Amino acid sequence: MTRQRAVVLEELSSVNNHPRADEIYQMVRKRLPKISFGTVYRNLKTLKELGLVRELNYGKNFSRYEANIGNHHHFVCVDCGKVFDIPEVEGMDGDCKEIAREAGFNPTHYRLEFYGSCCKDGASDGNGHK
Amino acid sequence: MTRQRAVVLEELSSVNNHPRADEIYQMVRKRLPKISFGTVYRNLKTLKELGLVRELNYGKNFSRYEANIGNHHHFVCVDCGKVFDIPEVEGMDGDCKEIAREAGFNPTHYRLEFYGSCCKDGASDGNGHK
DNA sequence: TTTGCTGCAAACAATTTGCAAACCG
DNA sequence: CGGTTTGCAAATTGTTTGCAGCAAA
Repeated sequence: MTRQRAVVLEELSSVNNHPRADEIYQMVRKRLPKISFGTVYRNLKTLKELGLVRELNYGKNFSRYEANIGNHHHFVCVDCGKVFDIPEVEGMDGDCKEIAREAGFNPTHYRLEFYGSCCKDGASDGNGHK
Repeated sequence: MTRQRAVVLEELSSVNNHPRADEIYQMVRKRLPKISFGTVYRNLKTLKELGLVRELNYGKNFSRYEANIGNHHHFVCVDCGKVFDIPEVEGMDGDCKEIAREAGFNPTHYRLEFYGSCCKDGASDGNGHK
């Protein structure tokens, strides 16, 4: 765990959104001005393999990252692209995996993602998730 | 609906896997040898907007495509990258969306994806999903 | 004729990689 | 020292785009 790697993890852990690699790079650069893009990418990959960071992908040509703190789902705004956490419901894990098992698969994990708008009136509940 | 667009859709509809753009390009080229990559991408995008094709993305730096035939889930093999369909369970749609609504979101749709291995012994059910 | 679509090639954006120097144990 | 990681820049990959010619309404 080098200084660079630690700072990448610290910065990613300190935010509650789901930044892209270049946003992480900008955050980390405030503390380590000489860090390079390659190092950020390499460390995100390493941290991912260590299970400390999760990579998210939603059809765009870039990934988002989050520091992995337990199971939860995501709501993706199809208008602004923002990603929000949704707490995992008790028993969901087993229920979902059962669906896969019935189809003959034995999953190690699953992802549940919701799509909709958090921006437009009528498309959202207006709870102000902006 | 041009000839090229029709062939892209036909070829994609004719397979039960989830090919990448370059694989679709190869398939289409057997029937339209002069078609270009750009045209394939443009038509995939158009067909997607028409709701006839769905784009899938699983953390890799490329997309997979499927001809959209009703709701279903996916099982992604973390070893070989293959994607398999899993039929949607009755009532799952409402149950899942309810989770999001309780968190204050109003989703239009959702995605349920499973991850595991279809290749390795012990990690799979051995049903031969290769 | 007007509008949209094609093939081609160049452009792009996100990510990965090769390498020599720096670092760590 | 020996192996790992870094910064840098160049390379790679998947995808998009500009443009002139074509096709179809």
